[in-house]
Amino acid sequence: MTVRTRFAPSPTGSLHIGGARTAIFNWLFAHHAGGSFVLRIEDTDQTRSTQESIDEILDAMEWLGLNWDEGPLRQSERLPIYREHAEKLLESGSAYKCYVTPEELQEKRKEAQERGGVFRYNRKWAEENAGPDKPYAIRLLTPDEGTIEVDDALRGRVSFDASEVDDFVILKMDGFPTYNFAVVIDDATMNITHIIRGDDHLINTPRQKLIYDALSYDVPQMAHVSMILGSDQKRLSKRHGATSVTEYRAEGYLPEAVVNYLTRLGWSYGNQEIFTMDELVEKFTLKNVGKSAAVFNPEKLEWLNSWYLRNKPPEEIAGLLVPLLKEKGIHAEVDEKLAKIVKELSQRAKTLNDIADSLNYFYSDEIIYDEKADEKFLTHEILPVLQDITRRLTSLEDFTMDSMKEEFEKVMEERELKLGKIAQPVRVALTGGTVSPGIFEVMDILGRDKVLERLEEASSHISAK
RNA sequence: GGCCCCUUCGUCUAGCCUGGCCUAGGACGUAGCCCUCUCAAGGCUAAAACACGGGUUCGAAUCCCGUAGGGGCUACCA
Repeated sequence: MTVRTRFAPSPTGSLHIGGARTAIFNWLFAHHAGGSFVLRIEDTDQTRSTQESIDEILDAMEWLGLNWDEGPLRQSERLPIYREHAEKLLESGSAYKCYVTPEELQEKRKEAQERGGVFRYNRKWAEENAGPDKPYAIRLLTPDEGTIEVDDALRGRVSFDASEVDDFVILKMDGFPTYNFAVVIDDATMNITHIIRGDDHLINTPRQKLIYDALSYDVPQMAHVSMILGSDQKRLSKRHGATSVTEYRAEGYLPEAVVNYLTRLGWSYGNQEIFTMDELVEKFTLKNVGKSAAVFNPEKLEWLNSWYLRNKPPEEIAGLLVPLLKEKGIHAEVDEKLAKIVKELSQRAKTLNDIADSLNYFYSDEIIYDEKADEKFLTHEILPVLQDITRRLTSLEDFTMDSMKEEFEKVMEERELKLGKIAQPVRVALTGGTVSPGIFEVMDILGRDKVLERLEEASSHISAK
């Protein structure tokens, strides 16, 4: 039997970090086994599902590299299938029509709570409101006693008391299936073999098991992965910061970093931290997935992102950067210059945005001196040194890093100055600030004309002080 | 409240199944030092954990039982 996994988000928002990890696990598991990965949209909640959410989720999946082999299937387009199965259960006596309205149930639930008791649906109410044209929901007839056992790949056998499960609705009055019903029908008819999903669904499995049994379908292998928590150990939510894949993309994270981080959150492979997608596919097994909840740690994601930035070919990063720069009004293209810039700046950045934010001086015609830097380094004391350097560079035949270095060394020797003394003022003159790649690299990228122009500008700026 | 799940450094985790190799390993973060033209990167070092209490055993992070804490669910939401 070939492995088939699925990811089944409900389109009520963007792709959440937790959902993304579930998707990644399912994707990896399927690919590891040479099986297929199915995408299904659970849009049976008519009031909360939106097309925008669907688009955003699909977009985020593609960005992460999680391609699907089938789908996206939509539950809202499969209504007849659910109805058909519900009818079948009605015929076999495993389910029955219930005429109690949601409002009445709400009422009874409230009463029970006020009395301090536990609300439990009573089968006898089912027929009470019956009438020829009355709308009805369909409920599953569930056992009153015994235990319902579920085998989980991560947690072993989990058993529930049948008395905890009352006759629940499988088909709503509006003709839509409830979550538990739709999930089972879909997973069964799509021949899903392994269900990897969040811990929050563990409690649903006894209900689902009952449906599988009533329909004589095999129960897939379940694996309930723990949730991702925020720094306060509470379920990760907006107040913990960015929680959607889309936000991380906008902040300049690389998909490989996000995938790597999310996979390592709850899964491990010895002491290894960095994995390529191929390695992940090769090494991912459920056996190495942990059982306890994991706190989302933005610093570690940031570190991983910076690692990928440092190790990815500069040309590729340059390609990702161009659109970002365009938004900032910098019209760069993927050329030798940008590749050189990226090579230097990616060593010092945490995100793509960091790079985009710190290369202005390579493209602008005018540089603005940082006030403090100006005050500290562009001094009358250094003026002769700057002029000396300008003179030497002007007469330099080939403007290479080596030859520039030679000239700097001569100045250092003659004036008995350390490189630091000279490099900082030059850096301020060329970039406007005190932080940049190595000074020779900067000069090399800027090119002869700009370097000389800016050095002269700095000199006259000092003289005018 | 009831039911279910979980519990190793601040965080992600290795080790747990198949007790001794654990003086509990790695990574992020933090601190210090080195390197150094700034900032990074890199190198070295440090502080930092078996939730608690009972068993079982020659021996327990590892097995058993309790307790505590955390999380989840408790819908005609998914």
